[in-house]
Amino acid sequence: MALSMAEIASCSYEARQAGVRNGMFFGQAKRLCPGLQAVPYDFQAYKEVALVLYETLASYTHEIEALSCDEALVDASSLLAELGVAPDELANAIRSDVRERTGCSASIGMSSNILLARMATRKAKPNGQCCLKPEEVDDFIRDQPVTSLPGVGRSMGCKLTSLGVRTCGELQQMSMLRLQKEFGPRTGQTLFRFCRGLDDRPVRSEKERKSVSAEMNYGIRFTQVSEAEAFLLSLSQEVQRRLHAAGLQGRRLTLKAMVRKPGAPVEPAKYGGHGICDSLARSVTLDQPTDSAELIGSEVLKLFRSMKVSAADMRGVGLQIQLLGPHPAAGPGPQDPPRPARSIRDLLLAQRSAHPAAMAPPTTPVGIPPAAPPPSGATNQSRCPPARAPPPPSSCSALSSSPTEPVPSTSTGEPPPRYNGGLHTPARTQPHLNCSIQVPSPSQVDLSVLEALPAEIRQQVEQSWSRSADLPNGTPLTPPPPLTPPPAPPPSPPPRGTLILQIPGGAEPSGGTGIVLALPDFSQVDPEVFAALPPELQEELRSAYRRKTSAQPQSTMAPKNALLQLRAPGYDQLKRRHKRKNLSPAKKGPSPMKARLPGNSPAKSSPAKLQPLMLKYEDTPTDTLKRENGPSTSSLKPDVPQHPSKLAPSPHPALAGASELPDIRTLLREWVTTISEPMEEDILQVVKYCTALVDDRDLEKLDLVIKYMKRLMQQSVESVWSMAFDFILDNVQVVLQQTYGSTLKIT
DNA sequence: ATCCTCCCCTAC
DNA sequence: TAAGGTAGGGGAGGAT
Repeated sequence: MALSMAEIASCSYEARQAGVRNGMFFGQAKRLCPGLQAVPYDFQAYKEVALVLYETLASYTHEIEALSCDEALVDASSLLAELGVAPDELANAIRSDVRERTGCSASIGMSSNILLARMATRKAKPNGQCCLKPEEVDDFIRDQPVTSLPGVGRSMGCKLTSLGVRTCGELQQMSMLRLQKEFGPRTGQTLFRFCRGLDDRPVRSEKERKSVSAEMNYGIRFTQVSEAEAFLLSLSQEVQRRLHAAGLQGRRLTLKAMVRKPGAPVEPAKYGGHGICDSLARSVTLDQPTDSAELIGSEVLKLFRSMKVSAADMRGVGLQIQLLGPHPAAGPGPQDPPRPARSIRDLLLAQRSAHPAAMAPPTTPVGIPPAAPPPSGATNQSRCPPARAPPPPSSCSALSSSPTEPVPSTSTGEPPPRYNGGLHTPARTQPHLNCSIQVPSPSQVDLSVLEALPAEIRQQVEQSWSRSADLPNGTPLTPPPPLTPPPAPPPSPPPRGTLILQIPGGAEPSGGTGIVLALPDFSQVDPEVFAALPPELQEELRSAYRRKTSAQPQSTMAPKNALLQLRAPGYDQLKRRHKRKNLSPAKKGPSPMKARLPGNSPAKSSPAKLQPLMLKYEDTPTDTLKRENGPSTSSLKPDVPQHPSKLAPSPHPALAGASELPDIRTLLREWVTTISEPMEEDILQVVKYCTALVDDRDLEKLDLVIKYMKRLMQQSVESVWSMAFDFILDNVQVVLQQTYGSTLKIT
């Protein structure tokens, strides 16, 4: 009888085998899979995993584009070149890293471009990796359903079907002209290219958000206009809050409303749902950018009145602000440096605690529908009718571009003949490798969303959570059959590539049984959470990258980092030894660093003991005075900076002559991999270098260097390297603490 | 010829 | 077979 209409946000692979699908109603799914179990949400856990996932990725490179809380794109081109490893080796390393740090498995798809990398991810799931090579593309893509192409959803899928096209191979048979005529110039061209595996979109680590909005299309029932208006005003406040949080202002305001379609039942089948609606929108462009709830509110009311919709028939409303710009006060001025965006880190730290009375959200108890007897009508928007009208015989609509263009064959790693009609042309000369990573959690992001919901709805949501289920796993795409992991040819030339990494199922060890996750009845919360992530993530990444200043004070006190506690012994030992200057006999050969470092003062010929500094602090002209001992004589002490360079324009810190990250990494790699036991002298040089980075305020680089070292050293068979790392980190943290009052969080 | 609105579609 | 919510991209058609 009344089957649960809770939706399944994400289900386990076991449940999928039974025919359960994401988005399915729980009641229906339960019939397919009697053992189906619902798992409650754990947003906090999702957040944590997402943060760790991104931190892990960021320890490799910053060429990351966050797609969502559990999925990211990585342009691994330079990273691979730098590391000199094969794509699969990198993927393996990242996956095990993620697994170790989050307990979640991740899948990675790699190929020459974003499109292919993402398609490869599907093959990689669950818990696998797949590198799609240029020569495999043609055969691979030919049989892919067109719906596997990004941008081809229900509507386009229907239309293509009506055109007799089901697979990419079939789509390849259509001419550019025809496609553009059917779908528009831009979309037509994209389809033309995608079905051949062509894609030249770059991985964009810094994307600016273009709009801020808030809407509610569930539980909206007004009996009077005043209620509707009051709701719009509270929505305005919510938008203001979001604008503030992001440090933005906008000039364009759009009001969107979902209104019950004339013939549709007053109460849809789904309790509180919006049912079949027409959607309307109205917008205005203001003279000045704003983030004021009052101003927004008054404009919204004008728009609302101009729409002339019956309050009683409203089923959903949304407010969107566009044409964004930074909040003036947040300018470069010294006064108010509030950074524009809220970072994930902030979110994570703040957790729910930080959100005091976020807003009086749509306060007005927007009439939550009383227990309404569900009529029957299925609710649905006017969506794609079964089959689109067959395409009108082609007459030509004048579409600009693309006269004739040789139909390129499918993609190879290289930019195939580029279609000219195309607009952009990124022109990439180098091979690329993109990665995409996904974590299982449904969302993690922002619980604050919950707080923004009307109390009543929130309550119901929470209630339903406790009784329904939800999931750990992730997301959106449902993977095709778990294929076998492609062989990983080691030394293959790093092809252009895109890597997609995804962490599937259960973040929790719960593993076992086929578990499914179902969404609670009032699932609206989840989506928001989901959606909230991308931008936030990006903001987080951006800020995290730039100013790693972050170190949170608390982290210092509460080392959640097990490592900190475990390392004590070795660390002290090393330290002690160090003090005595009595290092164990380094049975080391010439240190790589030294060897390749010219600048090194030959002085250090001292054989046994102090090795020449492999790492030298490089001074720039300006501050030569400051460090009189130039190339140094190995000064033992970490040389804690006098105060953070106040004045002197600091030079670029260098380690044994190297200052660029790739060089630093190479240097460190050689050091750790070619020597069995580090020399004190060298360790100190590294500390010195890191200290210099602190002075130079280049915390981003410091973070990367530290994380790189961590991987290198803790991975070494020789435990002394691990101790060396602890020693270095400890010293750096001290300096950071002194300089910034907080430490770097190394996970 | 653009630009701007008002949608629609998709993704996550 | 439906529905959550946020955001970006594109298209059709009118306005400039």
